Amino acid sequence: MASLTDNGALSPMVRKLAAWAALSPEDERAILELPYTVRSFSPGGYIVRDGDKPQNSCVLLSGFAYRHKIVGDGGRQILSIHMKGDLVDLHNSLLHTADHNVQALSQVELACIPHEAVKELAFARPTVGVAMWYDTLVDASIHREWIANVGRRDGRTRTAHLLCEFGVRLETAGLGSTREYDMPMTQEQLSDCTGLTPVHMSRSLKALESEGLVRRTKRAVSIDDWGRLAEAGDFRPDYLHVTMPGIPLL
Amino acid sequence: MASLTDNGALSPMVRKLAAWAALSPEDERAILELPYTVRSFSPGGYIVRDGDKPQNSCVLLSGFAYRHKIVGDGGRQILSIHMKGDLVDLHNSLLHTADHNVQALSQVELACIPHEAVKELAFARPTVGVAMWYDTLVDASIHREWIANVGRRDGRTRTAHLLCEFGVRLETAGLGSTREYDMPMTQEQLSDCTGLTPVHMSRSLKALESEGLVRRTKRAVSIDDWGRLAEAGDFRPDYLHVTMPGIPLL
DNA sequence: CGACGTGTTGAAGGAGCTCAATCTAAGTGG
DNA sequence: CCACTTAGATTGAGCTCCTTCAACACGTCG
Repeated sequence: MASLTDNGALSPMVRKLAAWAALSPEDERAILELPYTVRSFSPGGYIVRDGDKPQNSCVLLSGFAYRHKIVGDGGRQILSIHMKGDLVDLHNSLLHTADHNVQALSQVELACIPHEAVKELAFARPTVGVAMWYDTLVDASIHREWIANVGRRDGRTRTAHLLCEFGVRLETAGLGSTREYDMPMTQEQLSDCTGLTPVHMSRSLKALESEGLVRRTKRAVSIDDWGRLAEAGDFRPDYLHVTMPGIPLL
Repeated sequence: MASLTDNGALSPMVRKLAAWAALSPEDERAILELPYTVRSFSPGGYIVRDGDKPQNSCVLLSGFAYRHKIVGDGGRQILSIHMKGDLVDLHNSLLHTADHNVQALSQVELACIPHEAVKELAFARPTVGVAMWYDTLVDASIHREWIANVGRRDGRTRTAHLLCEFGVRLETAGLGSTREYDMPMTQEQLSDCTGLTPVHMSRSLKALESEGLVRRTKRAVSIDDWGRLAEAGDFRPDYLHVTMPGIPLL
């Protein structure tokens, strides 16, 4: 009986993929036996730069990272936030040349796997392949929700939505709960997630706080009444495609 | 020597996937031999509804379709536009339950393939599988550009960007050129792509027209100076991951 | 012909931006 | 331990891009 608590460095990847498909013990072992090298980054360090041609797919082992694009007038748009277990760079490495940047948000540990090895595993073990494919589809689903968030919700709602998403994702990653979590992001970074200015992000957060929807202490967020925050953020978690018993569906 | 001009209904799918990976004649034949049923939709018809559990993956054979979400206050955000050859519904069908709507923009012909058959083919023929995976990654890449577009560009720039994207994609699909194309969308739909109001979309288009960047006659668009429009739209086509000799890289 | 969908135009209001000052907390060096 | 620096957060005031509301124009189709 292979144990899930195998202390291979890639176990966060196993945990993540196991959420998408029923992996056999052999599947899990095959993932853990992938060749990899570990790299670490300090906050702000570039993991991938727009235009790079990366040879590796990366799995986030610890810490947080974000993807972003810089537009013509110098503005930055954050495209997604990544945490432990996320396959950060399947996209870029399979697409040959990166069309956006990936940067460390906190201190980050990364396992880099040659993308040929990822491809081989995907096709040698269809269950693993389906799980990886599924993972990329969930990523795209989150992208779609973000398009709707920045396109059609006002500042306060966008902000609340983002806080809800973080709660659910951190809980599924085992890094917090929908009641309380730590998120090491500045308000400038939050504003770049939502297409707002830092000034307006500050005001939106204060508004949510003064309504009693969130409490903040440093970078920690407490949510006393999930239902009210979800309502304020027009948040329904279905687009995350997680089904955890602990997560209130509104 | 299998011919590419095989008149199987699924040839638009072959054409599309062949752009992403070097398919062998056997690969192409295997795609064309997928089981399918053809369905057609009138403009406005729902192909998939939020919450559905579709059993099929769909390929667009002719016409245009769009994905969209409705947010809490009733606003609509269009997430992507699809044209001949696009694998419209891999996402929804593999994710079990749809998190957005897919609707016909014009008269549409669709080939519906049981998603089990798609999955089997993907793993029986890794080259085809890689092409399909690649296709979903390009889809996600377009989503990321849209996040940046609605999040960090002003109305005029967003609009120009969208017109550029249509030009390139229609040209690669063989439905027009970057000099001139038809796009059967109302200004209300265009505004829902960009997170603007119909009124402001009208003004943005007029502005681009009065600057001589586009000419419009009904739903047809002419672009005399691609470089200037691309500049105005902050458009660089790399995120589309197409490499066609005909497309100016700015 | 009237009705309807679509696009255009004007005027007024507002959500969010810009600019700039102030405040706080956490270093850092002496 | 304190002065100094710096990154981040907050607040205010004025401005602008975009929205809202409403009227009107145009073409199509019953």
